[in-house]
Amino acid sequence: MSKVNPRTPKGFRDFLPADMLKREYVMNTVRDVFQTFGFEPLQTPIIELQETLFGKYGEEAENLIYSVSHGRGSKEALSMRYDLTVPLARVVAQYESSLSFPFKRYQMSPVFRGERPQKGRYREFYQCDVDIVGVADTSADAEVIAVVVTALKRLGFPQFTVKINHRQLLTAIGQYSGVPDAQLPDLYRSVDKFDKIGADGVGRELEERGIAPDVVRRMLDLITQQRPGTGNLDFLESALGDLEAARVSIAQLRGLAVDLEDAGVTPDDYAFDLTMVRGLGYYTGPIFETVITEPNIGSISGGGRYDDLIGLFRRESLPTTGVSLGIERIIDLMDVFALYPDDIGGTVVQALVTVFDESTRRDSARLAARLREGGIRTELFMEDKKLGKQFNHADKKGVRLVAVIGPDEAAQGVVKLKRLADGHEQVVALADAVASARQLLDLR
RNA sequence: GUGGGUGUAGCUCAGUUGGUCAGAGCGCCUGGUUGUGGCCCAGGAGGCCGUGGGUUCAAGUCCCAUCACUCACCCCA
Repeated sequence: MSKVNPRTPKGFRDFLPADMLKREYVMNTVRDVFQTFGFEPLQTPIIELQETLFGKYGEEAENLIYSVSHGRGSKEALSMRYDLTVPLARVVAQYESSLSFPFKRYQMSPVFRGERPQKGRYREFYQCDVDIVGVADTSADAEVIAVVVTALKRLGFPQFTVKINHRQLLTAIGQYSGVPDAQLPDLYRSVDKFDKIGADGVGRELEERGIAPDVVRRMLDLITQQRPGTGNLDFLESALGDLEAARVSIAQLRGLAVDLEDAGVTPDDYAFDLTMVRGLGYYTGPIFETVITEPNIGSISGGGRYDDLIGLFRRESLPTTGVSLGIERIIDLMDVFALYPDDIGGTVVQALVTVFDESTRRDSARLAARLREGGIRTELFMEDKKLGKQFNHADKKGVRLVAVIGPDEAAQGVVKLKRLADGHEQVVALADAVASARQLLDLR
């Protein structure tokens, strides 16, 4: 039997303990914020019926959905989930009688896309979604935006902006400018690259796609306004207020601004940006995206209102809005901005209890039990090695406190505690071991 | 799907016009230190030079193919 080269499939990753501690810190912080806003946890299977997923994302995205099979074949065509939104729609339709509406849920789970991986993009990655099902009013949109803003602030992000736009407003602008309906998707796709290629680039690309130059210029004039507050809305209202779609969507965004203020989201945190477009086709109303501009790293959250999606699983749809945190990118940026607290080391272990020799092994084991009882995460050394090796093990792993019980200590009923950071040592009675250890570790 | 880049020790990499080119740093192991980590010193283990073919007296080095990894584009988180 030849040895197998150890590796993961392309685009799939392992997370070693030091990474997991960071990821769990971020996820726990975010989860706590979600619950603070009253969102409930939901878990759905990694595998869905193919029919559940197909026809929801568009033909191109469908090619990226993983199919699943097993040795005996399968009567059912199965796929791995592509996002968490479509499974949510399925759950809502399937369990509506046992859910309370408005239904507010969060889910943090891996999703799978068979794309070619590159920096910050993987085939398995976590999505972190909050959605509100059953509320058509913009107060729901404001709440999911407030969740994002709160989570990012709690994680310590110094500066970010939630860009807000409206799907129908964008359509109205396109139609007003004279873009043929059939080319509206092209319009979205090009405008979406505004940050990257600028107004000139967008204009050039649209003209290459066959849209008349004067149409392009009129459209760009409308979307490139950069007025603070609701200034962009005022401008658009006077420019195309007689269009029904424009009037309605502008009114909604004005309502959203008021709701945001009530939710504690200040105008510093967001901006109405007519150049922001979301890729997915199912959005129907306000759309949002959070960007960090200092290093121009792209978006770290995105979402919007998708009032029709649940209708694909149910006679009548339900108004729904939600947002997804780009947790993988956020985790990368935590390192860039050095936002992790100091006490996230490379290990969960706070104290290592050494074993001097066979004669003291039981004393060490009992000390370890005592420390654990006292709420200290404790490792009992497992091998027969010299003390120096045991200290080395603690140091390399990042354990901050080492306990020694040799024959002398055992005879006197004491333990020697050493803090590795500064080499400080103290000998305490076994009965005081927990209190002293906690003190040396700065635990309360 | 398109276009670049890179494959040499566990890791990061050096290796000149083809000819002592099998190397460095870090890590690992042993000892200096038989009751104490980091720092220092001495020693040691570890490599089919991605794989297959070709050119040559001679290939880590040149050529072809192939696989893997990686970056960017398309698209997206």
